[in-house]
Amino acid sequence: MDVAVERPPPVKEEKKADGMEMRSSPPIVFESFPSAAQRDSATNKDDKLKATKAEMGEVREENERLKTLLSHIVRDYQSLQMHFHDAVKVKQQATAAAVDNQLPSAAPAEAHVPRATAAAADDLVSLSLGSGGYARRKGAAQERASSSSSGTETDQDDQLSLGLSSRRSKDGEDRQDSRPSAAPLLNLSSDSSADDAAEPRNHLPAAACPPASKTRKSPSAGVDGADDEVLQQQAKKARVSVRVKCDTPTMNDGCQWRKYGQKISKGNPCPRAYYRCTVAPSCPVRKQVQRCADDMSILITTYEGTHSHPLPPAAAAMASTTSAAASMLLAGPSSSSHGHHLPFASAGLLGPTTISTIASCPTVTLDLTNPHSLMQQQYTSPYAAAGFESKVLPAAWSNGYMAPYGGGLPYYGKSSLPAMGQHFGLGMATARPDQMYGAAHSSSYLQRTSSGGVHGGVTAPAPAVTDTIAKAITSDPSFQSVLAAAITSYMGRGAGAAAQK
DNA sequence: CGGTTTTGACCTGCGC
DNA sequence: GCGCAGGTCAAAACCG
Repeated sequence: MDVAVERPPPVKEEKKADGMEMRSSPPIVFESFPSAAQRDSATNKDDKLKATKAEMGEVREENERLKTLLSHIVRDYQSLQMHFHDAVKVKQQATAAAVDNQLPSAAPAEAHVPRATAAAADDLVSLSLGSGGYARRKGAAQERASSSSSGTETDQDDQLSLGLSSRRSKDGEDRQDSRPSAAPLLNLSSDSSADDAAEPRNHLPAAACPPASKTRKSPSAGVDGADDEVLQQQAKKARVSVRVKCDTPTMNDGCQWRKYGQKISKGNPCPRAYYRCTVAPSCPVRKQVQRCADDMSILITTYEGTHSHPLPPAAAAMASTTSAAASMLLAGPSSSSHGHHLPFASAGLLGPTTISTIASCPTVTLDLTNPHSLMQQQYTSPYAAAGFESKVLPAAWSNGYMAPYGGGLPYYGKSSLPAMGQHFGLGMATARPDQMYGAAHSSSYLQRTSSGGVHGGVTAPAPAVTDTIAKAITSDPSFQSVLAAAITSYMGRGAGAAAQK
């Protein structure tokens, strides 16, 4: 992710963090005033009061800034939601007319589309870390037959289990309804060639093609086994490629990875590294990491597969992103079997960040490299300054830094990340974000922060929290990535929840 | 010593 | 059928 500092340099932040910790526990008694205690107590109190007030003012300012940011996000979302509903209405009318006029001709179209959407559905389940995807697939026919009548119910199921829904693609109307997370944000174009033209800069040369050896793993599979095999293959096909400006060898996404191969790919002097998730031995998730040939500072990370285990909160953010991105991807093909180029910019959140997909080999590319992203403008820091362990920061994010805002803005903290925990089976479904705090990490960072008033409070945001957020964001590049990830997820899920109403 | 990384070999799909 | 390229395997090397 690009870096454009608009906020105080992060170098100072580290020191500030400690002060902030104290700032958060009113009434504030600063240890840095020992000598003042010896003077006239009234003057001392005045000084302390002034200092405290000044600091409170700063913190309030910070708080206001963040609130403004959030309100912008919500406004954007609402606006997009309205656009989406308009689009849905238009589409529904068009579909109704088409069905009335050309019922027979609709069959071939359906025969064509569901193939993509069936795979897409599995892809979605896969990327959303659900466990019932294959079973669903097997019952896909019945489901399709019944989904129109029980659409609302299944929608709810989707929301509960996945938070992303695009698996019912029986007809145009369903398709529209079933991709709420994507539609508000996307302008769909069915021109795959245009997509291709837009992509090469972004894509790994081979990212769009599923690995050949996927099917050789279970050669002795029977009919059902073969079915599962195909499904697995389909599920694995869905990929989320993330482009991030990053000086480090790999992007820290909170997961544990083991490198199992490296290959020089054609057209890129930089070798592509292959990683396997090692959080669980059986986890099929893999990722490919490669530097962009055009810009070595850009790291392209392609995720593929489904985590078969609970994820650490830090990883949940990225998983949330891939889920959201996958929902974009998978929602697209439901309305067209061609590729899409999905400008994400309309969200107003990630600036020109784009999602690009090719329906035949669904791959989403999240381009988080553009410096004009809102978040990047607001919270950025030089990557070189990221000298400390960054894992804790996404964890902090995932563990409810946004919780204080959850009351006024329900999508934050409540909808996105804790919900991820729900999906991942982390047992966090009922846990408030603040409750998740201490459990995840013993990081001193978190401890400091939690001691600063967040821990007990889902109520009003302690001033220290906003500052902590700001510091966290400005201090760590990977956190910026995760921030973008969470926003992406938030937008996707928010739209999904809204369309579900 | 166990886990991770490196690296050459092998497998598979695809285009010609 | 052949060559190429991408993806994976697995033994050796490396590391803490």
